Amino acid sequence: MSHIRVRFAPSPTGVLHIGSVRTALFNWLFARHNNGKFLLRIEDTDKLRSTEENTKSIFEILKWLEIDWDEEPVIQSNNIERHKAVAEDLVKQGKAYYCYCSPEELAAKKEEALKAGKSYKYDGKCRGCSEKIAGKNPVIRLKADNVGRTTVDDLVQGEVTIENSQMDDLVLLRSDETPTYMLSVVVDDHDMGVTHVIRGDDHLTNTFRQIQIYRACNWDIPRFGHIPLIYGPDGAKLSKRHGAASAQDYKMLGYLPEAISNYLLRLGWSHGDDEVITRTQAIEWFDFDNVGRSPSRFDMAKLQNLNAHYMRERDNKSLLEYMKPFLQSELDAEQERCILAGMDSLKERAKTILELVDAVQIYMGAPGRYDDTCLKYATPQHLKLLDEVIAIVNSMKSLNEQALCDKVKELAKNHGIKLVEIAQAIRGALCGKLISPSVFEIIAILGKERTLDRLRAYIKHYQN
RNA sequence: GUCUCCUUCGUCUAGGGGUCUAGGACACCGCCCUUUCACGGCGACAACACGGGUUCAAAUCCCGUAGGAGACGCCA
Repeated sequence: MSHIRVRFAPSPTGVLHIGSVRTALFNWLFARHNNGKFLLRIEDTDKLRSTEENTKSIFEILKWLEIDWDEEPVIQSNNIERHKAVAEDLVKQGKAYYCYCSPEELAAKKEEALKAGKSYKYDGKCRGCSEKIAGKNPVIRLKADNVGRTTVDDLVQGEVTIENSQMDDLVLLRSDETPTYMLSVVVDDHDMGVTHVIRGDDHLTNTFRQIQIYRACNWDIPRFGHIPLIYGPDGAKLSKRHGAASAQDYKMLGYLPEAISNYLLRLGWSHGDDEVITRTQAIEWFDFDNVGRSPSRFDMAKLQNLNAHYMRERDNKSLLEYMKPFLQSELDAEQERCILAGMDSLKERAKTILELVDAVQIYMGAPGRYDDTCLKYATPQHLKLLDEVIAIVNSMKSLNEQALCDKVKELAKNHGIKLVEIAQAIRGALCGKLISPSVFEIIAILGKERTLDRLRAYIKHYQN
């Protein structure tokens, strides 16, 4: 058993961004690959924006993606007292201090620095305050070590070094005695025994601040891995504006979880020329050597292609179950039978579940309206041909797809026209549009009665 | 502004000094298959950001330049 422990630590202030999902996936794969533990921590210390629903939806979406976690999820807000105690202990040890500077005072200093074209840093005015003054509400700041330099050997980025003079005395505990994010993360990661902190690139510079806290506490510093962010097709941060940014969005758009994981995995990670990768392979192959350092753009077309692949790979029954929540009404037994019978050819025409739902309508009932394109195949000649098709269908004892096809081909030959002329007219009648699987397959599935009804309705509609 | 990171086809990427006239996938275009649309098959187009080094040899190593991103909160 390996001692590796990683964690995914979302804050429930919204739904899970697709970038966070990838972070979760990489953590999970790393844990599973190394036989380590994948832990979950809900960072709900921002009480104003955190909600119960968001927490629930995070659990749900992870389960949906089959990213399972070990041990009970840690709820960060339960640890606030502990965080506070750590901060106060650091003051006692002289590694942190009470700061009585007011926010207004600080803002003024900052503005001044900015005006002078300098970068702002807290000036350490209160560094000497180790006593609490009654009636005042100070913050606790860390006495940052600002000599020398700090190097992090990042799992993804390699060695990253900064001058410690860049560091300023960050706030550990707010004036209302709640811990800041920096403090909470470090304490919780330490308490949870996290050995590898794998998170988004945006935390890379925070890492140096956090290392200062680890050092002040005399705790082991974990390894860090910062994976690049995901951008939209235009290179800007991926957001709702690009159509969809959260895992929920993609779920609702009809993407399969296995397609999303596969896509996300390949975004920023590679294994030679492999594109379609199973979970088992992913666990076997995943490592940080092959995680890219550059940010990548989200490409919907590629996701779609992968989704189409996984849809074709799913068996028809599971696909049917999967699409049920997307349907506007419950299916009766006959509709189910038809869809299942036609699924093989329907699913290879759809890239998403939403498209499949649309394609499946031909088995839900007669067309409610005819697409304008049908007009081309609704001339008096076409309608006459359909009369003959009706005769053919009527004459057959059982509607066998191949036999039907042969007979209609013969009909076309007798009239000296191409099959497409008749097939498209039939398609228009049966489906209300000119795109569908083989019309003979559809007839065979629908059966005589419904086929004749639809053919007659079409003729009647266009006779006027 | 300061600090940090990034830069191979439109996109995701392979590539770790010679096997690179730079490989794959998606997208796009063309052809074949074909009752439509897809699937499938075949093919075409298409990239090492720029400038200097190092070396017999550089997409690969070093240094600059340009462009992009992130961080600089009593948010997480």
